[in-house]
Amino acid sequence: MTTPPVRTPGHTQYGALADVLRARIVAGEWRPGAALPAEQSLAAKHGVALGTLRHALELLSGEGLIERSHGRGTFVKAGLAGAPMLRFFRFGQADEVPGSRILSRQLRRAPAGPAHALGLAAGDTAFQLKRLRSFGSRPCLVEDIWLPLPAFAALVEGDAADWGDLLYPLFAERCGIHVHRAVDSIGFGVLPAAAARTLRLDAGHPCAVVTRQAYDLAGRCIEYRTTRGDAHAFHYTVSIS
Amino acid sequence: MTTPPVRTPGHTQYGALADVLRARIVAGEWRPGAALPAEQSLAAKHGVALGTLRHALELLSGEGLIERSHGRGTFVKAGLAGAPMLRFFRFGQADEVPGSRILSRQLRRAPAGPAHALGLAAGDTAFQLKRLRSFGSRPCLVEDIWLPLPAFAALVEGDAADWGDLLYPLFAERCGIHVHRAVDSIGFGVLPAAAARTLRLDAGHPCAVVTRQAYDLAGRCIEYRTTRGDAHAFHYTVSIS
DNA sequence: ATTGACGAGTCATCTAGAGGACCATATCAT
DNA sequence: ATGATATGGTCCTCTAGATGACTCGTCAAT
Repeated sequence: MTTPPVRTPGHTQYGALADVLRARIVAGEWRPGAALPAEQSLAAKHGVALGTLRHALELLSGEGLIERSHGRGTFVKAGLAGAPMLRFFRFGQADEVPGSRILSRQLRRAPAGPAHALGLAAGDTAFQLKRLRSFGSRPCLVEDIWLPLPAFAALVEGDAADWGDLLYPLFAERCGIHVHRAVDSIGFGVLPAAAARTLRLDAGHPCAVVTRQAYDLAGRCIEYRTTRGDAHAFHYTVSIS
Repeated sequence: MTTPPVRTPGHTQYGALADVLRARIVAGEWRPGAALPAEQSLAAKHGVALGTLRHALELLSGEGLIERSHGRGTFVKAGLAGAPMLRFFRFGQADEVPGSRILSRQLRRAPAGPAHALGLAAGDTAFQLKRLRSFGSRPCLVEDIWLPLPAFAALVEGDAADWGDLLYPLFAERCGIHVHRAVDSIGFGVLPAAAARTLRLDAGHPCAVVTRQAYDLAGRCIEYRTTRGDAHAFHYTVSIS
């Protein structure tokens, strides 16, 4: 596996090495959470100095693909775990995870938005979830979630009562799908009648609309989600420099 | 200036070196936009190897304090220039800078919000600007801006007609104040009557409220700004991983 | 059962140096 | 004037190695 040292203007050795390693990670050669071989070993295998290999790993670490831990090793980053949707809303409760209830679950033709995002052809069938998130008895957010098939087939049947309050760990366990990155698009609108009833607000009440597209390690979009909540509970902070 | 190599657990040489350089930058030893001495020179002056110095500079670069440019040098980062407020609103025009008109300018006792942010005592006088931003003849955003004195005294008198459409370059030129970082806090509300008239909307119309606190290199808050615009024009995208 | 010392494996820091790539400017020939 | 070529200064890449710091499991002593 020893590569001779190549020097081409504009292309660096550590960049090329990072490309190789990234491809192996994305291909699943090391599972999310698993450890990569030691620096020394990798450097020797690729015939580069330690510093060059470290430079490549720092690149991947900056991309959020791996995590390095002093004294322990280098690990492929595990998927997103938490409930990052609460980054956008303040319902009084600080760090709690809201309860989750599945309102409906069905296979349907995906409308244009989700179909396009998920890379489906027009008219293809996808898996739709409607979900309510509440703090105690107080309903807070309604979610409209579209998932592609057959990747999520394991969730179509069976009891949804034991799914727990977080979806992403469920995706990892049941479907082997790890959410690595998500893009949230924020806007304001008004509540449709059905959502308003669920949230115990008036139809036409102003709401914040968060449209999320989630991606796996390979960059495939594996979730299209629209979340709505009372606009007055919306709050978000951005730092720019 | 040669420092002997110190090795203390938990404290690294490049970290300490970065602290020293950061302090010199914040103290204004090199002006924003100015070049730092060459790597070789800095490394020699501090008695460390080139790699150690580079590590320190990369730290500062990651903090956004300096910018490195291959073949040219290392520069103290110039302040924020553009109109980052349009990151939050879509009024049709893509990359244009909206026109700016100063609606009012006065010295007043700062209310609690701005006073606290700017580090003023209760009842202290500050400089208040009201400003309208428009695309052509279409008013889009109203801004309520609070600036501390005496730093911004140069803007209190004189004609405001030649200020141009961007405030931050003005701050740099007239007051020598460079905006290095800003934190925007986004919320939802309804338009007060005065703002509604200015924007030619109804009082009570839903609006997005962006509260900005801007900071200089030393971390002092030097602006407290509240911007309001039609909620339907609000749009923002966040990427998480 | 708890504690502490040890050691193996890992990533992190630091050194010293050679050479390449990139940028701006000055110089020179056309 | 214009364009090509040198030149000096800068950051960037890469090497090879030594040493330190951190984590965790093992094993002996309490």
